[in-house]
Amino acid sequence: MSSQISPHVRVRFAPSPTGYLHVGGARTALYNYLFAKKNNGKFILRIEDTDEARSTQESLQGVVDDMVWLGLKWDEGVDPITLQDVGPFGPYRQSERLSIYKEIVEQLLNSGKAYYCFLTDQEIEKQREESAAAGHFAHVNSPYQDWTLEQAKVKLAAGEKAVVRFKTRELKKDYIFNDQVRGEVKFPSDMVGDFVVLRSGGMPVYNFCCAIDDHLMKITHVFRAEEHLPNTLRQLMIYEAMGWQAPEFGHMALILDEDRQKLSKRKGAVACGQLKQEGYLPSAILNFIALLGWSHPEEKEILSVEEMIQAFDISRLNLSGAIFDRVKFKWMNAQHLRATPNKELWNLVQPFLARENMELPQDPAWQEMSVSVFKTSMETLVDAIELYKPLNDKSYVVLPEADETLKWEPTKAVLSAWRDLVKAHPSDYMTEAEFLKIQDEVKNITGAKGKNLFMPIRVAVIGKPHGTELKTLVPLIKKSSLVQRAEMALALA
RNA sequence: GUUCCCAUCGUCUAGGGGCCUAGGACACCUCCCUUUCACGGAGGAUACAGGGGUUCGAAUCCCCUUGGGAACGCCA
Repeated sequence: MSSQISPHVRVRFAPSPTGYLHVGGARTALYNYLFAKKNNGKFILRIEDTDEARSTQESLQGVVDDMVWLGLKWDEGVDPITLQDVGPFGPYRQSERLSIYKEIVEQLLNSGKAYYCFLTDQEIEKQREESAAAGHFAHVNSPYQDWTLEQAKVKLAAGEKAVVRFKTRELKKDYIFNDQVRGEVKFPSDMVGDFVVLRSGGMPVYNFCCAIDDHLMKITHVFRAEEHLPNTLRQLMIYEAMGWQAPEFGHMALILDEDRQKLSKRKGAVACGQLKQEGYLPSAILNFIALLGWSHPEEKEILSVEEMIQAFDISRLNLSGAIFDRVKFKWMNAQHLRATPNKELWNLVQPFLARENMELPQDPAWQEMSVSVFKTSMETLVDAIELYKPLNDKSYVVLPEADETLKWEPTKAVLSAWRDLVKAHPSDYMTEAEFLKIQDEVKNITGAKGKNLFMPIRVAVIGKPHGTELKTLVPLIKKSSLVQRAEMALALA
């Protein structure tokens, strides 16, 4: 459904700081980001914190940190460190834009397009029950819609609490708009009732702020999740009431959980921060979520952000929801892991190893060699922990799975020959070639070959008969440690 | 209940009337590589929800049915 892209594209991601950033939000941010970059436009981060009860500073910081970690840099919005406004259309936090909203509410009130409503929760509840009893759904029907502003002000002056509702009665028509991803979408005006625009506590409501801000911040395209599709009607009504031109809207299919339901924070949606802890790379997350609802024109699957920007096109967005499949996600992370240069990969792995208090050599050459050895065995950074454990002197133990190998007839001889030859080795570490030579000598001395040769040695190195190739592993372990391990294994054989 | 959205392998998807006895990827199975495990390579099995149209021709266009989802808040 591509149409003319306006020359100065401005898009925004507008999270509410009421929790963590989950993959659904991250994907919305990503698509907006890609669209902005692709079209040389601006990407704005606006904070929708009009829910005073649930919005917190910690959540805001968390969301901002996750965005930074993912590499989704914004051009305008809050500063990632100070959270102060950056950009010419601030404030970017809705809680700081109250005076702007109030002024618009006044305009609506004065022009009779909105009214004060004094209905109590109980009265609204009663209306609901009655319509439910009648077997149908009905919107709030406020008797105050016909009051004059003067009448309402008298009641207000008497200290009564009121919300401001947007008047929809006179808007009897279908609202049609051309959704950038779905094509023409039509909503009957009576799909909504007189919706609240300003809460009794003085805080305006999402659908109102959103429309105002998108207009004032000169947003050209609003790409958001499909759950917002019905909200578009209200926003369209506000644009109309204000005589403003609405931006282009585009509603993207949802990311679903295994039950095919919308991912929800309540049910433990996949949080970006959580994925970070689990050892996923930002590039893999971005790559994977991008492909949940969008595809590369050549069906390429492993993509860098740069490649995504190049290829991004909203006409390739998918219309139906996609399940977040952790298995494929893990595979994709492994692909990104393997594509990461050794030095960089070590830097990524290191914090995970540090958490386990492992004592590993500080030598950069050793570090790079070690990641290159384990690279193909890792799917997530967390996997490095188990992989590196055998390299850590303190954690060598002969595992139960080695029992059978230890019982084999040639094992004892192999272990003892191995120990002696390693002991006789002149330097702290041995090279791959030196290891191969020693292994050969063990073979000659004992006559053991095949698994009778390899498995006992592997047990003497990592405590189990299966695992990483010995010739790449042994050069990573200090001679003294190898000897000590061989002794330990020998004691059990 | 009402309104709206959606519908290709188990999952992510390609597909824009003939190139489709439907292609790729993950997972699964077999084999190869490898004196282990992984990596890698080669094969295999598995899908157009159903029914009506339109058309010489339909996975593709239209309608209905069914199924799934979302929304209907002083949440966003």
